[in-house]
Amino acid sequence: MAEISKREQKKLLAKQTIMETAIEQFVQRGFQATSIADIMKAANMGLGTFYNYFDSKDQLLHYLLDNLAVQLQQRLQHLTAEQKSKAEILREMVLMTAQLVDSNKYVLPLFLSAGARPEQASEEAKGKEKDCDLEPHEHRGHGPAFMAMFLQLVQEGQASGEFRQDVSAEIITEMFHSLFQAAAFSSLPLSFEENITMKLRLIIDAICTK
Amino acid sequence: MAEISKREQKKLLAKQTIMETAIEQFVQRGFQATSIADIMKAANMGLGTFYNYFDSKDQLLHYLLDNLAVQLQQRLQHLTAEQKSKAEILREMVLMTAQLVDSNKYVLPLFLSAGARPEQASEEAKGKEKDCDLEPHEHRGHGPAFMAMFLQLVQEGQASGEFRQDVSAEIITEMFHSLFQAAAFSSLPLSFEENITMKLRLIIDAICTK
Amino acid sequence: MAEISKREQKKLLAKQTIMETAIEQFVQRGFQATSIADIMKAANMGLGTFYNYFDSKDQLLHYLLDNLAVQLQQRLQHLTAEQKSKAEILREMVLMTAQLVDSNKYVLPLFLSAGARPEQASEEAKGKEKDCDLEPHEHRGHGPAFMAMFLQLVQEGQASGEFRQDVSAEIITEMFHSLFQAAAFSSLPLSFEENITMKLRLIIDAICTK
Amino acid sequence: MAEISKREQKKLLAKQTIMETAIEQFVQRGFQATSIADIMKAANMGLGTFYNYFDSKDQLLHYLLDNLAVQLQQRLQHLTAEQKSKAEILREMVLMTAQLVDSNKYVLPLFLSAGARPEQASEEAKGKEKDCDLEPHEHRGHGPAFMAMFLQLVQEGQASGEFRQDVSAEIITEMFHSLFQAAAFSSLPLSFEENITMKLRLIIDAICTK
DNA sequence: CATGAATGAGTTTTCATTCAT
DNA sequence: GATGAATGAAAACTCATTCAT
Repeated sequence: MAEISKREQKKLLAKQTIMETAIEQFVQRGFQATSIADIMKAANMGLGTFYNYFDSKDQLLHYLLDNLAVQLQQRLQHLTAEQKSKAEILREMVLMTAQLVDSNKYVLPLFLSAGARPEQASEEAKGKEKDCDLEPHEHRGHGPAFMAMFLQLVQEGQASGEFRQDVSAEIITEMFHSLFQAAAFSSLPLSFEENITMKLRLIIDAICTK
Repeated sequence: MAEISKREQKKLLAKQTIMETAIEQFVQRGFQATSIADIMKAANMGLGTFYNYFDSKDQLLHYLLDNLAVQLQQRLQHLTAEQKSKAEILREMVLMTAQLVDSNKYVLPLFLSAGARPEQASEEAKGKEKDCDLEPHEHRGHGPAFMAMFLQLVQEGQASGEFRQDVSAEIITEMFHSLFQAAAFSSLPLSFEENITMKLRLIIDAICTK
Repeated sequence: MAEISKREQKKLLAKQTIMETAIEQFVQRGFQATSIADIMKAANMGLGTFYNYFDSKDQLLHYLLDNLAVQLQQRLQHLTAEQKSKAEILREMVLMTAQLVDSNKYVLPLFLSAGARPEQASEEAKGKEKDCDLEPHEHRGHGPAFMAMFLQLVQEGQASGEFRQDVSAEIITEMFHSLFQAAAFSSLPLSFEENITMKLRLIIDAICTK
Repeated sequence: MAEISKREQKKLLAKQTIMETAIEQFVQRGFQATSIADIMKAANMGLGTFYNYFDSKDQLLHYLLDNLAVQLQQRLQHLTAEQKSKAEILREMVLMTAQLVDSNKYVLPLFLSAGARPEQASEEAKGKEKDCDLEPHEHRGHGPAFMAMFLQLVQEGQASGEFRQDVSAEIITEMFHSLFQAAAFSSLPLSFEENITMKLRLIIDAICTK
């Protein structure tokens, strides 16, 4: 059993190494510009080894995205257990999400496109489907997964009268959504935390009934 | 002179055709997925002709971006000529910008990354420079160009007391910036205009001193 | 016009060069073992140039096969114009076909499989379709094209009483078909012509009513 | 001893399983398209296990061929023991061989090439040796092994005056050889047995001195 | 012996860019 | 200036084989 465990351990380590190295490379070079060879070279592993763990670069990306979503959801569970106002929970969730997105900038294209308008999808179907935004697999739906958590919080806040109700919960949720982009791409000399915190203040000011 | 003028005209027409066809193709297939052959075939022109007008695919992209910025700036001139509150001008500018971004979604990657944190740029220089975010030419600074207009408006609004001053103009400006992403990627069944309008209301509510 | 013609000429030459070099390489190394790089290196041309003329290695193969079929059919036309017995025409057709197959041994796999039993096809559909025998394209039907010519000759011979009628024309035709394989793979120290000639004598003896 | 015997038994079983599974896969997907992983997965065995029993994929193929030859030879022994005419024995041998070839279509490339002209072999030596026709090991000579049996029968028939002598035994033997290909690839709606039987009749008619 | 993760050479294919016409 | 054939670097992916466990 120890032997099996050791092998399994090594396998897990390898997969972990690939994932981490991939993230590093994606952040450094961007997703498109990172080749699998780049990743595996940086990881000091054989090229073919990649395919022992992932089917393709895209599958890896979505695997990473799924991981992020799971991390967020777990943190959400912790937060909701505590006794806090919705505004407070939202604030913390947004900060955490922004942190994750910030340290995984490479997910943004997918993250953003996940909710892309459908009419575009059909047009794209005519062309070649090489771009990471338009694969036929189940790429869609990561963004929504992220957003669902925020949407629920906003709706609960509206129901309890904590948030204004003359703007739909979806719109407010999308406001938060759009913050993540700012988290990743601000060019201001502020620390990322400060940056988000200030924008958050604006939005929360705007939606809290007082 | 008439002859030369005709020639010039033809040249301009060719360049214009390439640009428009390129935009169509970028919108349909995405930037990466669109090859120069795709563009020139769609434009019914010879492949090599492309290089009589543009140095590279990347240069074309940035040229298109510059065009957008110019269009915006022209419209801004019109607006500022009229007698309106800063909030009103901002509202219209944002709507226009969002429209442009919406109908040129392919620029988003560049648009967003234009303001990317500087430390990233240096790291990227080490890697290969295939990605649209990291060209070697002098393309940096489109986002800033866009943003400068908004920043000035916000600053003027703050100076006149129309906008709150406890949040930096840069932060507020970035809030607008982040709206454009939402403009392009919302999945709500609202029209694009309604969508932006509602978010705009939230932000303007939040920054207007009343 | 001269200019265009020169270009066209060069294009044709290039295509011809690729085809001939490919045949050489297929004969030398076998179809599967010949990579496109092999071909283009042997042809002293750039690798990418191949794809200016053919979509894939398979398409090339079928293009070559089609060429063979056309050559044969042309020769058949000549023969049937002359006044000869069916047996005589068959003899010459077989000899010519065998020569073609002999000097293009690489076509045999396709040539043979073209008439493969259908039930196998369905089974293969389950697996991966990498083999040249089992592509989804229109690969099937080359053999039949070849065979149709012989079948008709045999049927005409049977109708005129020149050939025995107690064996179906299809069976007799397949007998000829199977000769081509022998043409390509005999290990006897006979010249290829003698070899075929003798076998032909056997079969024709067997089918001629005398 | 019982224990060792059990081990030996298990080893044999494993080898047998691999061979049978390999045949199944070769028949289904073709030789080239079948990877060792395919075989061992289908056999529910570890990938590495393959190499405990065979040196390489090629060696396996030739091993399988050898097995076929041995099976044939054994059946020949039975037949020659009985009192039958050479024509009768040949008929049965051909039928059996054709059956084997039919249910092991994957051997055809090797089977056919086994008798390939020698000058080709030397040329091939220059190229890469990936194809199943040109292995570097000592695999040559399967076809001859098969053919030797038939050749002997034909020679005996000629010696006894049962078969015509104005055509060399080798040529006649190759005629039979070529039947096997037809056995495997006929596209007629006849049963395989009928098909072979009819062709056999033609050939035997042609070679029997009345 | 059994196992299967690791490996990397090899293959197909794409595409921005060049350059001769 | 227009053209498009030629090019080759690079990318994704495969798979026979090895070797540590």
